[in-house]
Amino acid sequence: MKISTKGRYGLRAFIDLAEHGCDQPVSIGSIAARQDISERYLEQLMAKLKKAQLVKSIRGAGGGYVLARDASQVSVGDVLRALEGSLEAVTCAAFHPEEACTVQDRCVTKYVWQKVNESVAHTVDSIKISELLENRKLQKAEEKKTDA
Amino acid sequence: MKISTKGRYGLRAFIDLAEHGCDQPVSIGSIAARQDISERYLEQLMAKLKKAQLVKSIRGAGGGYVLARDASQVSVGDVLRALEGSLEAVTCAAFHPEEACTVQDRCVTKYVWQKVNESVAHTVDSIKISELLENRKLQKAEEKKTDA
DNA sequence: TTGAAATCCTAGTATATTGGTAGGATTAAA
DNA sequence: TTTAATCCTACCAATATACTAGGATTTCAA
Repeated sequence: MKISTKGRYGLRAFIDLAEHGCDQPVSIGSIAARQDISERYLEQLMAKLKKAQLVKSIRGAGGGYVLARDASQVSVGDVLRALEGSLEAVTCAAFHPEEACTVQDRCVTKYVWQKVNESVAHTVDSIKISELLENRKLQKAEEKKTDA
Repeated sequence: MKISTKGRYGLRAFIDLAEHGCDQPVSIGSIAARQDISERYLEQLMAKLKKAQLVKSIRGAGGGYVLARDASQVSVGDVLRALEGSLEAVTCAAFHPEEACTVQDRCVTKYVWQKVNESVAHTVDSIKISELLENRKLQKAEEKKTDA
């Protein structure tokens, strides 16, 4: 019941990209350095985000990645699903009619799994990346204040 | 982000036990047969449930397991945590002061993980085993009706 | 008192997933 | 034409999962 480094690193990277890629593309190298993630590993995560059309890439020198759409139009759920695959805690056959339930259709636990899946989905889908960027801005302002 | 067979099988077994263990202890063998779970594997799951004091065991012939408390006093969360360990999707250092966050305390994703953890916890803690038993009874009544 | 039925305990094991690393091909700016 | 970047595929060590295996122990019941 854990979210792997794919989701954790990838979400951090996506937020980093949103924060630093306002005008120019952001390279994997710079994200990896700021976020302390293996450059080679991050490459693979960015490929997933690109495949899901959440980011666009610009190849060649001076290239990098930019958001494919505004941060307000991307939810945490979009990013996590691109990286982790389905976020369903249990892929119960009851929700996927194409595969038959091996045990019993009268299995009462499917009620539980449905509730869990719904609550996770609702949570991650209701948080937009832009909301996290706002939080970040407030954090930075706070840091500046305490510095002074 | 998956619940393993520990949690899935174990919850099914626990419900089975609650359903069939009203008066006499229920053996692992009978649960395993009804639920189509490896007997030997189920042994280990029951051990976890016992360690968490959710069930009591009676050794020797005619023995088996019984609930340690009423099904209305046990939540799905109690059972799943006993089997799976923490249900936190991300064990962010920010929630566990004893271990320092390796990256940044200003990491904005902790907000996300906190929300996810809370929503899962709320969901599983609010469903009591007795509620599932009620559902099961309704199911059975329905089955009987369609048989006739 | 002896067998059978049950839990208890520890260890082993095949398979899959995770979290990377490695090597190079391709693209494009300067 | 060099350099900085993405892209693509393969490989690998460590860990976790989902069991299996072998017995020791306890208790009931004949």
